[in-house]
Amino acid sequence: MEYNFREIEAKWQKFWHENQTYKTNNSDNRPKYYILDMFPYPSGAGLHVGHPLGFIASDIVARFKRLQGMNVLHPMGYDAFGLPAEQYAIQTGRHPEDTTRENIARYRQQFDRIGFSYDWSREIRTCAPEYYKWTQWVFLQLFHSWYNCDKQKAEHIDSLIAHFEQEGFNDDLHRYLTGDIEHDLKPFSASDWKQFSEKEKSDVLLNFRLAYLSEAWVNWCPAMGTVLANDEVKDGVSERGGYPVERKRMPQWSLRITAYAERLLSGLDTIDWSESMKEAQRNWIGRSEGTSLKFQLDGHAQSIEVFTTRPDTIFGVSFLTLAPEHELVDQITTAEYRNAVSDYINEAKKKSERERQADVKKVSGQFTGAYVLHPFTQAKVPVWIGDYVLAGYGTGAVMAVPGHDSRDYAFAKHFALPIIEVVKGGDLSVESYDAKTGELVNSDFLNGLDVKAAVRKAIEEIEKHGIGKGKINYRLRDAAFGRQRYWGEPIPIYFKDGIPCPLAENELPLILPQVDKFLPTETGEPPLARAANWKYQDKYDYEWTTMPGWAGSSWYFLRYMDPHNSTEFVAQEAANYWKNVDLYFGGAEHATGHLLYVRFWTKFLFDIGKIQVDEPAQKLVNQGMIQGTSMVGHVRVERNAGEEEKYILLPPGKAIKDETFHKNYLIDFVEFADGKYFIDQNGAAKTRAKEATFRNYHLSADRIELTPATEKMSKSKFNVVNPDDICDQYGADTLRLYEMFLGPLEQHKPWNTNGISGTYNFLRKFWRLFYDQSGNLLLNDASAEKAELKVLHKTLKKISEDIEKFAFNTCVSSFMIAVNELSDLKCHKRTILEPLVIALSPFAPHIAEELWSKLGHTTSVCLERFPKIDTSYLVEDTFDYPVQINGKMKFKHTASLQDTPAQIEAGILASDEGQKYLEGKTPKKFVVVPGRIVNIVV
RNA sequence: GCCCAGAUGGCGGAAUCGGUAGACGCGCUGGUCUCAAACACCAGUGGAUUCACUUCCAUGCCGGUUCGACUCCGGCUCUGGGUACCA
Repeated sequence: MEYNFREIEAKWQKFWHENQTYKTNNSDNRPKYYILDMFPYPSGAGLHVGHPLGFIASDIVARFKRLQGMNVLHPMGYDAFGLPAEQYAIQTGRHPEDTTRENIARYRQQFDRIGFSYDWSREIRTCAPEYYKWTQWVFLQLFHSWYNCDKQKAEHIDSLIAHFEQEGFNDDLHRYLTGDIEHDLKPFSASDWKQFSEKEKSDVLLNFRLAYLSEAWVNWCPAMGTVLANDEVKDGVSERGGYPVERKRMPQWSLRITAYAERLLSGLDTIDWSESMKEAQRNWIGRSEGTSLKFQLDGHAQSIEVFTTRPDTIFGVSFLTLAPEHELVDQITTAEYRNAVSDYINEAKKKSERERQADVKKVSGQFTGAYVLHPFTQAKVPVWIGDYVLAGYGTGAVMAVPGHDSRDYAFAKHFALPIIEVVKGGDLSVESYDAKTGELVNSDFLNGLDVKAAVRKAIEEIEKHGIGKGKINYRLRDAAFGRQRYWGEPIPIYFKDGIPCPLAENELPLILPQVDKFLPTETGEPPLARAANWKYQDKYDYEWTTMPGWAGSSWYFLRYMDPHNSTEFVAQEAANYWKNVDLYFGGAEHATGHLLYVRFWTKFLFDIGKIQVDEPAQKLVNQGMIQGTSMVGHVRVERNAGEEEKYILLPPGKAIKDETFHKNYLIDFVEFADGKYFIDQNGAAKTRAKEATFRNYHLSADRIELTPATEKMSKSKFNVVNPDDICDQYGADTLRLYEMFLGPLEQHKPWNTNGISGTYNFLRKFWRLFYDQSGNLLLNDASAEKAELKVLHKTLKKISEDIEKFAFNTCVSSFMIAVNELSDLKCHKRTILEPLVIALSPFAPHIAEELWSKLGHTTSVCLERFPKIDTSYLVEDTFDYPVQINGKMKFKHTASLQDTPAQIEAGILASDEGQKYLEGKTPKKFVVVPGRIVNIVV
C-alpha cells in the first residue's frame, strides 16, 4: 500500500467537517489561546501560494497548542468590502455583493483543500449586514464620545455638555481640544451655550466628538468626480485615465485618533511585537517636544502660530514659511505679490502631498509681501510660502532658522535670505549646523548657554511673555473616515437642517442601498446619492459617503469570540473569556494602517467599558512575502494593415530598439533548459489561445529566450502559482511542509517548486516506516532500543522548541533527519512511531490522521496530547572534542564529559595526533571549553 | 535623504550563548536493481591544489576586538521594505 494523498486528504477533510473537530467553545477549564490570521480580501484571482504561508504557520501553532492541552480559538473570515470589487462592478455592472460572494466561495474551497483547522462556524464577512451593523454601532459610540485628557480616557459627550452648561468654554479648556480643527473654536460662557441654536451646539460639539465632520484636504479628481488616494495620483494626474487632480478642502468624517497618540505610543511597551514594527508605529505617531510660538503680523490684528522643537534658535529666525494652503495667506498677501502668490498656490495644488514631499532637491517658494515682528527683537521678518511646509502638520507654519536647519538653509540659499549663526560649531558658508550641541551666540539672553540650557531658558522667556508655551506635538493626523465609494459600510448619520444626526442603536443596521450605477452622480456626489429615496424617515438625507476599508477590520478580532450575537457586538462573557489575541499573524505592510487603527478602536472600547483589554494582540508575527517569477520579454510593436502586431524579440541586447517595451509573459508555456527560459512557436500559439491579451503577440524567431524576474505575485504579471495545482500534484500535506521548509517565516522569498519533491519524498519515507513497498504492515510492538528512543526524544525536543520560535523550516528538517535515522535503524516500532505521528500532525494533519487510525485509534489525532519529552535519553557521557590549532580545526579527540580541562589537556598532549600537530613545541596557550571545543595556540 | 531588514555552495537554506561553516532538501556525478526506464537504495558533491597524504582560500567589501568571528565593534557596497521636506 503506497502513500495515496488524494484518497487520504479527501477522507480526513470530510471527517473533520462531519465531526466538527475544530469547533471551539467559549468556556472550558483548559487555558485559552487565541490565534488569529489577518483575514484576506477575497479577490477575483483566488488564493495564490503566497497567501497560505502565514495561514499554514498559524495553523501549525494552533494545532500544537491544542496538543498542549489548550482551548484554542482559531477563526477565519473575509475583509469583504473594498475597491477592487467596486472597480470590477463599474467595468462590468455586476453587483459587488455577487462577485464578492463568489470569490469567498472560491477562497473557502481553497482553504478547505489545505486542511486548516479553522472553526468555520465562526466565519465573518465584513460586508454582511449582521456584521456591519456592529461596525456602525462602534461608529455611533465614537460619535457619542469625547476624549477627556484630564482622565486620559474617552467619555460620553453628555459629560462635556454638562460642563458647558455649568461653565461654558474658556481658554483654559482648550486642552480638551485634541484634533486638527481647534483654531476655529472661540470661548463662550454657560449662558452663551444655553442660548446657542441646535446648529451652533452641534458645530461646537463636533470639535470634541471622536467621530466628527470637518473640512479636510483631499486629492480631488474633477473629471472622475471622486477623491483619490496618494497612490492613485501620479505626476498630478489620476493613474487610471490620466485626469488632472488637485488638492481640495472637503467636508469629511474623521476619527480623532490623535487623542490616543500618547497611549498608542506607551502601549507599545506592553506588547510583544517586533522592534521594527513598534518603531514603524513610533515614527508614524512622531511625538516631538517643543514650543508653540506666536509671531505678531505687522499691520494686521492676527498672529501666526508656529511649532518648533528648537526654541533656542529663536534669534536665528530670518523668515517664516507658511504652507501654501495656510488660512492666513490670502489675507496677508500684499497687492504687489498677489499674482505671484496665487500662481504658486495653483502650482502647489496640482501636486499630491506625496509628490511635494518626494522632491527634496528642488527648492520652491514665494514671498507674500507680509512681515511678522520678531517677538524679542521686534525686527521685521518676511513671510514666505513654500510647499515643503505641509498644512496638515503642526500649525502649517515654520519659523525658518537657516543656520541650523538644512531645509531652511536650502531655501535661504536659493532665495538669498540671511543666514544667521546662533549656535557655534559649524561652517555656515558650506552647510547648516543642525546638531543639538554647542554654545549660543548672537542671541541676547541666551548667549553663552549650551543648546539644552538655551531650550529651557527660551521656553521660560516665551511663556513669561505670553507668546507661546511648551507643547508636545504629534505627526499623527486624525484619520479620514469617509469615502466617496459605494462598496463600504454606510455611515449611520442623516442630516436635519444641516445638522449631522446619529441613528438610534435600534435603527441599525443601516443597509447599503441599491444604486443604478456604481459611479458618482453627474454633480460629483458619491454613488449613494443615486439611491432612490434614500432618506431617513423619508425626509432627511443620509450621509452619502461610506466607511473606509479598515473600518471592519478594526474590531473583527472581537466578533470572532461571539459571531452570531444579534443583541451585542460581543457578549461580555465571551469577551472576558477570550480577552485579546495571543498570537497574531500578518504582513508587515499593515504596520501603520490596520495595526494602528485596531489598537485605537480597542483602546476606545476599553475606555467605554465594553471590553477589559486595551491592546488587540499580545504577540505579533510578520510573515514574509512569497514572490513570483515572471518571464520578461522585449516586445516591438509593428503595424500591419491597420492591425497592431507585437513581436517578442530575440534575447536582450540584440535587435532592441527604442520603441520596444517589456512584457511579462505567461509562465505556463515556457520551456526551461540549461538554466535558461525559452518560448517557442508552439508555446506562443498556446499562449495566444489562452490569454486574450496575447492575441497579437508573435515571435520574431522560432525560439526566444525570456529573462526571469522576481516580483510580487499578481494576476497582471502572469506569475501567480495557485496552491490547488500543488495540492493536485503532491497533496496538501506536501504543500504545507514545503511552504514551511522554504526558509524563515519572516523572510521574503521567491516561489520555486524545484525542491518540492524533497518534502514529498519525506512523507513517502515516513509512510514506509509503517508499510513496505508491497503494502505489508511493518509495525511491531517490540520494545525500543536506546538509539531509537534517542532519535524520538531529540526530535520531540527540537520540534517543540522550534515551534515556539516560529522556526518551522528547521522543524521540517528535524523530521527528515528523524525519518532518515529511523529508516537506517529499520525501526518500525509502535512505541517510537506513535508519538512521532502526534508530533507530525500539526504539520501534515492528513497523513497523521491516516497513520493514527492505522495504529488502531478511532478518534482524531488532533485530540491527543503532545508526547512527553524525556531528556534522559539525550544525555551523553563522552564528547568528541574538536581540537583547533590557532583557531583552525585539525582533529577530534574523545574525552569523558566528566574530565577536567587539565585531564583533557593531558589526554590530548599524550595522543598521537596531539604529538603530531605540536611537533614537540610547547603550546603558548591551551583553551578548553568543557563540552564544546579545544583550542591550542602555538 | 532617513528608518528598518537582509547579503553564507549551482539553488532554498542551517549553524540556539563568540566555539567543528555549509545541517536538511533540491540539483548534479557515479553505482546497485531493471530488457530498459521510473521508483527505490548506496556513495560522492564549496573552491583551488595534489596521483595521494596534505595545504591554502572561503559566510557582500575593508578594518578592529578575541585563544577563536557568519555571529561582536567601526566604516563601506549592494538588495528588499517602509517613509517623513515632521519644523
